[in-house]
Amino acid sequence: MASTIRDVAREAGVSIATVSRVFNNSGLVHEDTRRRIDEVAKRLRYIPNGAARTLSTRRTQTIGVVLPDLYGEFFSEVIRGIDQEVQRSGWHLLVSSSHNDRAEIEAALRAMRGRVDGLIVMSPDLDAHELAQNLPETLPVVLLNCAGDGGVYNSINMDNRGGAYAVTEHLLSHGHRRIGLITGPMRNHDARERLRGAHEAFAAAGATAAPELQVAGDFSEQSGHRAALELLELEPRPTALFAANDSMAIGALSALREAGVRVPEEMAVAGYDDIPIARYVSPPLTTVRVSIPELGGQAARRLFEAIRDTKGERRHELLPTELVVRRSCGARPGSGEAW
Amino acid sequence: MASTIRDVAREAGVSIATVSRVFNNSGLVHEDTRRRIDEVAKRLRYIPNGAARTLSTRRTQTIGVVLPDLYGEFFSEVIRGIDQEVQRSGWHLLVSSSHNDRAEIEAALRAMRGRVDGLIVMSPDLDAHELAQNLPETLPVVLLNCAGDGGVYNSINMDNRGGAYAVTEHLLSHGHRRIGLITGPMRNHDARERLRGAHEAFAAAGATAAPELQVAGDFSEQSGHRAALELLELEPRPTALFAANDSMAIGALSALREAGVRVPEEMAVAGYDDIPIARYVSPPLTTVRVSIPELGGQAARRLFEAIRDTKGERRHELLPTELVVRRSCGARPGSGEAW
DNA sequence: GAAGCTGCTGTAAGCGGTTACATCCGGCGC
DNA sequence: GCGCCGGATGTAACCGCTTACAGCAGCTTC
Repeated sequence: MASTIRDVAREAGVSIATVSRVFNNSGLVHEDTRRRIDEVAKRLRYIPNGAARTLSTRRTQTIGVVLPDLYGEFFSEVIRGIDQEVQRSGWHLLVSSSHNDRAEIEAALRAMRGRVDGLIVMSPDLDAHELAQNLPETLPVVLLNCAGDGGVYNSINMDNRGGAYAVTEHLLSHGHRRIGLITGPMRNHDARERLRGAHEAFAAAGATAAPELQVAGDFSEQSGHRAALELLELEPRPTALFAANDSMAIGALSALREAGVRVPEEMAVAGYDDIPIARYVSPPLTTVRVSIPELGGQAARRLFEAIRDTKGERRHELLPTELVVRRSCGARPGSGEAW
Repeated sequence: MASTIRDVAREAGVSIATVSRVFNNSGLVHEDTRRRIDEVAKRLRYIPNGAARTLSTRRTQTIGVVLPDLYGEFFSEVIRGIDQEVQRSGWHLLVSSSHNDRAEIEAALRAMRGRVDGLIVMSPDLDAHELAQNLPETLPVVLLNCAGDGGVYNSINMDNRGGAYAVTEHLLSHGHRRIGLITGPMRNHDARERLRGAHEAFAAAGATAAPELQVAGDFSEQSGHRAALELLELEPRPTALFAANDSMAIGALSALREAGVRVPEEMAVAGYDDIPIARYVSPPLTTVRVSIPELGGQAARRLFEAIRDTKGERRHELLPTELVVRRSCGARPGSGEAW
């Protein structure tokens, strides 16, 4: 059995209150006493018990993250961003992920009770009401990239529409009209928003997106590869492809290469996400930069604010994106990036 | 204030013990009583407090992960692997990452006390002794990818040497002798082991690795790009490049492309990790497959075993790797993978 | 009809801390 | 010499739950 505060107190010949004071730098303790306690504590390898501390202070120094089962890098990157912010404050991160349905999400939410001081939730399936059902009403919450930006909670979203709008507008402004759209899975909120952004750009240019030029993928390289082959069959062929993420765009690039279609001369290609590899494929990929860790980081910062000031008003933020023009779309880049 | 077990008990006209029994499916409770309590609990939105539960049962249903500040995908992927396994058991994950030095790691370890039932630790800087200093001695621990496989703890490592050996042997067996080695940073354990594996393959083939053919990178695409340019300056040029990870290999590929060096005809290239993109670059990259999520998953499974059976003996496991031959190294692949 | 079950429920003692409040004590002002 | 003050420390009541044990009713069983 690990030693407790009582062991230390007994051994040092003081009361547990004094030991507690030493470990919390609170109140006044004589320097000699403090030293003696420190020494005994080290000798007994005393480490305060987190659960006990939490129980009596009602503070955990922990924030919880509840995520669905996410595709690939996203999970990882967002966690990384959150973690970095959390670490900066010396707090901890309780993660609950890979939830496939509402029941699981609900269970995860409930399990957070008494373990966290605030919560970051990403739940495409659950609406604000159901959330409230499963949470202590006073718990600060930030919704991350959720479909309905449920008014009562803080929320942070990526500007999916804005990014997709920018790419599409760019392609349209370079004369492309037959643009193949390789979308993500339609049950996915980001995928829908990106598609919407593309359509809006068409509308703004007084053009329309031909339905047969729209093919659904699942965000994997493989699905991008397949979608590109499918689009190449069309007559007349599209002159550009816009994939809803870089992985699919890269899959498409490999399909085009195999089919002997030159990029960008015969086919412009653009992706979305600006994953690290995007600038190293051939040709380097035009895409939309969106910092997923930053999304997580911002959520964490917002949550800390909300924890500090429980009464503060709820906010809804949109994380801006940036169009990154590289060679794959055939246009000269605006900025000075190596071409 | 959220409601407690007492509120439920009072409202349902029973004692707290009975409420507790209902929430733990333990002991015998009359069906009518159970229903009444369930109903009151739902009405009051009662959710058991985790800290209190932990304090009295000494069980947390949580495993802790302590990681250093990791480069790129690794962090994320390993967490993902762990999380999936943890989720399967309905447990939780307490993550503490981004630790840059020993003091931070130590603090993180201590903070886990009373919050977790077991720990996965990745600490290149800390040896087994220092670990023991900062942990309750009875806490089950699994060391992940740590330099010294410190005998007293369970450990899981990737077979870095084996993988690097296989790649190098493969290149050597195809006649390459001047093989440029783009290594990772030498303070990194994986980087050192991979380099060692390469050297061993040279030795086994009765050859030696020329020192001027060895250039250090930092695992980033950019450093691979730079290293490749450096190696191209040499006279005579190497005929093959082996980068210690895929990111650097891809950086190297882009450098070779820019320099007009054909791959694999003029220069064979191989990487390490088999990141998803590796098969979609041009030409597809020969590499070593190592499943990082699997590394995490295995660590989690091992930890669960150790938690179940505290007395069980410590084990040291090595995660096998697999050579994946694609076009970039010029050899025909052994397996049927599309070429 | 007493003793012994069986099934259900309550009492209370922890779990390991924090903290409001009480206590003790030496020094100080008057 | 006495009351007061303030620093150092101790006492004990929580925090919200689990669980060993006790208690109590209603039935058997002989």
